[in-house]
Amino acid sequence: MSIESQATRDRILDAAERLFGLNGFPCASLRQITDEAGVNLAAVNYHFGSKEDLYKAVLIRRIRPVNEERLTRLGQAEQLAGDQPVPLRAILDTFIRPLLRRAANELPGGMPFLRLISRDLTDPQPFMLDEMVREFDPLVARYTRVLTQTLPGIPLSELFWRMQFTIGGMLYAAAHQHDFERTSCGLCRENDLDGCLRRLIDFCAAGLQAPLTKAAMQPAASTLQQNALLHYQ
Amino acid sequence: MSIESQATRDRILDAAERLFGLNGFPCASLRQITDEAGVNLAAVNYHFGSKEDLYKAVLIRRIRPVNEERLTRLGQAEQLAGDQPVPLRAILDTFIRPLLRRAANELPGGMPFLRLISRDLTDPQPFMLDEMVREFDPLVARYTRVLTQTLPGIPLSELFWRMQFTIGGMLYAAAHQHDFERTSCGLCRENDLDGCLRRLIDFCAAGLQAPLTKAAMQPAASTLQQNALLHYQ
DNA sequence: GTCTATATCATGATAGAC
DNA sequence: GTCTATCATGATATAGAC
Repeated sequence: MSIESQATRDRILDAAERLFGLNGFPCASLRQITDEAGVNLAAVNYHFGSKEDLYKAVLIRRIRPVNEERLTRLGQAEQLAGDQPVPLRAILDTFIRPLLRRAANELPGGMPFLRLISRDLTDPQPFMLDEMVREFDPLVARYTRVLTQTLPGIPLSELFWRMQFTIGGMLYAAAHQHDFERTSCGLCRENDLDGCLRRLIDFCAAGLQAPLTKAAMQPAASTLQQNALLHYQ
Repeated sequence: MSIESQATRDRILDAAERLFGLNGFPCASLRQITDEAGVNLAAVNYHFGSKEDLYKAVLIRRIRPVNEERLTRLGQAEQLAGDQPVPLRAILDTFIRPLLRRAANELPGGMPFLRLISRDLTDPQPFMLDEMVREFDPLVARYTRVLTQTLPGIPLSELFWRMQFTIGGMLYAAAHQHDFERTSCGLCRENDLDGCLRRLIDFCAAGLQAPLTKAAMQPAASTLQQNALLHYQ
């Protein structure tokens, strides 16, 4: 592959990352993308084959390094902990920090990538599902193991739910924190990614190790329809 | 408006709710919607004016009752608490339960509505932003007041962040719990909405009242680039 | 109010010259 | 490899008959 060819590919990938993140896969047209990249419309099909394959290439280019960094950091944390369980906040740090570093522009990606990955995880494009499972499978296995060691009192199924809350909170807050100054009526001025990381770890660490309520261990009949306020008094 | 006319409107709204939730606003075509509703393609423009106005009507029809129920329940909780602050778990219950009741088909809406609202809150359609702010403004004011009374030790700006994590976790988990049996490799079999509500309240209550770390009160310089694992030992 | 038919437009993909 | 030109498709919206 020639140097010019690679440069064209990269310009397309960058523009696609921004526009897929901004407008979503269906609304970002190849014309927008090639215009912004300064290349011809036909270049996408020449270099990537189709719009869907371009989307895959955009996502994989960023996700793979993020997940590799997560596993590296997790390995370091395990080494540092020795025979002890890895501290919960350290585990969360290895999981969240690699993503937010990209969003903070320490590494390539930035907010466009964060918006894009947040979008695809909360609302996946069907043709990406298998690829995403492939990318995330090793993570699930490793984090499950280390979390059960750190939180032996929490059943595995509860841990899974709580990790979903963690992921949801992380994606939602990180991708939308730019709007927080507006939506909080000026309350959140210090809305940098450092602050986001620290607050996420505070919040999720507490949530992950929260004591189980009685209902958690012995599920009761449906309570959704009754007014349960008295229960909390 | 005649009875037949109202029936046509409702059939369109129901089909649109399902297909907007399933495929998203841009990918759900008016042809799909009118076919599923069993009405003519032109009926949408006759009754609603445009695709965007149909989308607004679909969302408002469900959101308004949810938010009204939230405020009613919150009022009941305040009355029950008397002079005392409302218990945190009761506050969370009034906020989350009205949404999950719809998802559980106790009231009209069901999972299509939950997928739709989750979609639009995490990835808003630009033309809906103003409408959504109008619908949620009263909620923000009321919940802010009652939360500061219950958690006087947590600064308002921190509370705002933590409510964002709560909302993100709630939307992500509630909208995707149907996939959890698959994504957890069969671990999460009891994935009903009752369980979701209970687990969310466990997790978010702990996160909302988590003690503030030192960094929270006195923000430090950027730590995103340093390896912070030692910090957690 | 409801339908058919159609106007108008934007999209993804491709063929073929250079 | 890169361009222009074009095709086939599917979209929203509307005009006008009944």
